[in-house]
Amino acid sequence: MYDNLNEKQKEAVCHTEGPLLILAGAGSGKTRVLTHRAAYLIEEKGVNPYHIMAITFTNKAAGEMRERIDSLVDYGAESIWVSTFHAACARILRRYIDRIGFETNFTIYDADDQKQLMKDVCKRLEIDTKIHKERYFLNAISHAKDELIDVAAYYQNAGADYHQQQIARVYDEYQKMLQKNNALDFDDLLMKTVELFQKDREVLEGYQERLRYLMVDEYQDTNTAQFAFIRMLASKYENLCVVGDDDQSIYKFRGANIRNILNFEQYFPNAAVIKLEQNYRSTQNILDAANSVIANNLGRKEKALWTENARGNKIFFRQFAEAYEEAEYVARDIKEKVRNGQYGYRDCAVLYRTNAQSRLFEERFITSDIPYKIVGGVNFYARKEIKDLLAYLKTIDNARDDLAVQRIINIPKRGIGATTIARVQDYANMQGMSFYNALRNAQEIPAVGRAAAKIESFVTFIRAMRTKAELIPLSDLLKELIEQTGYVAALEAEGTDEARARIENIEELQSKVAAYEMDEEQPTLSGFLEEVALVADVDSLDENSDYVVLMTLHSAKGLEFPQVYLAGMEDGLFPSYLSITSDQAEEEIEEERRLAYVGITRAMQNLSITCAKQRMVRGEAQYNRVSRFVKEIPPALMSQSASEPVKMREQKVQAFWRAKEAFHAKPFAGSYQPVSDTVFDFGAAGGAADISGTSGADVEAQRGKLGYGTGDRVVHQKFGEGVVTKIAAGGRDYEVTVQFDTAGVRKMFAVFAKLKRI
DNA sequence: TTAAGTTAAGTTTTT
DNA sequence: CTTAACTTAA
Repeated sequence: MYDNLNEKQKEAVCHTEGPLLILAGAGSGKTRVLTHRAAYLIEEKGVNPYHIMAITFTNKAAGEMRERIDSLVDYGAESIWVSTFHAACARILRRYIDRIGFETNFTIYDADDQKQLMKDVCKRLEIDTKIHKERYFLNAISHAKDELIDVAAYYQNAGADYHQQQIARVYDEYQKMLQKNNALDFDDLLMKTVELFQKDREVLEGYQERLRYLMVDEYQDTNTAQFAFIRMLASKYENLCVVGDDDQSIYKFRGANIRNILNFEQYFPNAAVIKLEQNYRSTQNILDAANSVIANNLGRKEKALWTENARGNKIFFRQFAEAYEEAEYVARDIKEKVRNGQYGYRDCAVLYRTNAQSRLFEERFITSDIPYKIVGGVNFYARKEIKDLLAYLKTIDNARDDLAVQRIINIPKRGIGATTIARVQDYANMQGMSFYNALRNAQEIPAVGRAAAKIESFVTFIRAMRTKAELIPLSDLLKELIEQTGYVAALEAEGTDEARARIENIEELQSKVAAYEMDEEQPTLSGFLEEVALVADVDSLDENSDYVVLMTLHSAKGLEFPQVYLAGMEDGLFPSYLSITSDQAEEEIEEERRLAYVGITRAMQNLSITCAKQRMVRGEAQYNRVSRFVKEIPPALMSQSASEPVKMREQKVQAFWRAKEAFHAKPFAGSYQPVSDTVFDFGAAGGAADISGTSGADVEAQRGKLGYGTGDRVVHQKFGEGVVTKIAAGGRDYEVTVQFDTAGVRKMFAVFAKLKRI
């Protein structure tokens, strides 16, 4: 089993005791080393797999590692703890966070939630967000957390600097709000775990005792907090094996501390260092290109990547006149390679610097009938419909999450508007209670008045769902939720392409819930929400399906493809304009260069580098030169060809839209109501009556107030005569639906409609 | 109270 | 070019 490892790899596998730094160049088989090392520990050293932990960067990498260990080891692989930093911390905190002032059913806030909360914070502190946006403060806070700087330390560091003090105050308030909502943001997961370890020796020692053998993948991208986490865990047994490549460090902007790898031997003076320099992935040409690019960076750990692989094809390079021609070329090239059987779609990847670049390729791939998958961009779980449903689940799970409650209190429309919410919030602040608890006392809030009844039915609904959550499986709960709120029904009624896409997403969510229930021995609502909060888009990549993958260079790290297209290699795009013009341009360009290195080394057999003289950025034409990184590749390694003549653009654009329409216009199951001027009315569908319906007594009250009721014939001064089909209470007014003789079905508010019974 | 309509602002990269 | 934030009509 260990015979197909080279000498260095073997050495790394067998070095099991004490700190070990493996400097693993791109494609040098580091995953193979890690998996074999785990197998070796279990099979040869008799280590209980329960004592082994492997930390990876993405869930996908974690899954892959577990699978590969599983195929090497007879049994026990499933007891190894393979996880990402964030997932590991979340799991630890779920057990012990009550020791540092949170409840164990805390929710995890994503970027959207953070921004929402920060908006609140700024309002409270009367900070003008026109000067500094929410993101500005969030970035400052995030960086502080990466460096384990807490609020007190931030105040201290600020000294007399007014601006820093202001950030400290924002940080302070932000943390208080999080605590009040029993919520953590991504960075808190790390920081709170470290805090827990510091404050509670018992917990730390428990984990130290359990996790005697630690392995960390992609070590070059760890930040200070992550390093503190590992160091604390490892400090007892010191069996810490880290694998990394300083040349592939590309997350400085996220706090990655390159010193963690450069100074590893100083932190652990008895550390062994092993270099893996033989590359098994790429052709000689590709490797030479990568090496000559990265050679332009200073301050690297010295290493020379080599391969026994054949020289291979030259690297293709071409500059196009316009960005759409670049996309067209890539599409055509992929088609051709697939047609002559050279590659499948799954063998091809298009890599670019920014997510915005994906659009042109997407358009082109649709017209060319190329199956593709875009990784990144808007996260599945960040979509409105998904967030809405998740907010319901969160509300059911953790009523202290004010953000979640406020998100869905008026979805579907319950006539609880901004004004009412603000009044309840005021009351909650005054009483020092959570928003949801204030809702439960709605009758006692004088300012709320009539809306109290609606709030009450909302609370009753949540309470009922909460009871059900204990009794029925998660998938049934979600189904119930969708039916009771009429969420999908309302989308069906909309009948637009967009609504159909949303329904598909909801179905996708339902299958994710089902999959979670299948995988997990003890599925819980909290568990599902946590899993959902911590998935990255790359995690969903599936090697078994045949599609071209499009993604940013950052997402591509750790992956490999036979055919790689590096697109948009232009100065100003890659390296980015921001890095070129930065105060620390040299440093930032070095990071971009490492990114280029990552990109080049993803390619196994063929690499195509493309760029365009002109492209549209934010609706404006931008003219870029060929990227400096391309010029760092020796010309002898490249083949160039002249640009193709410019073709008629108009035709192509039109063809794209036709194709896109055809692509999305699938038949749609469900009732389609051609209702014009539709008010988004969930009440019309499903069992929503118990939350927004009208009782029999109300009907009489309506008839009295309005002078007409359902079934009556009425006249409208513009629409003429018609029959009232429905009257729904909404806000302080009634929403009346009328089937007009000539003007079709209309919905309108009674005060404006001025209908008269005839 | 809602939704359509208008205007302003903004883009690296992500667990 | 898209998305969020505001205005206004019903």
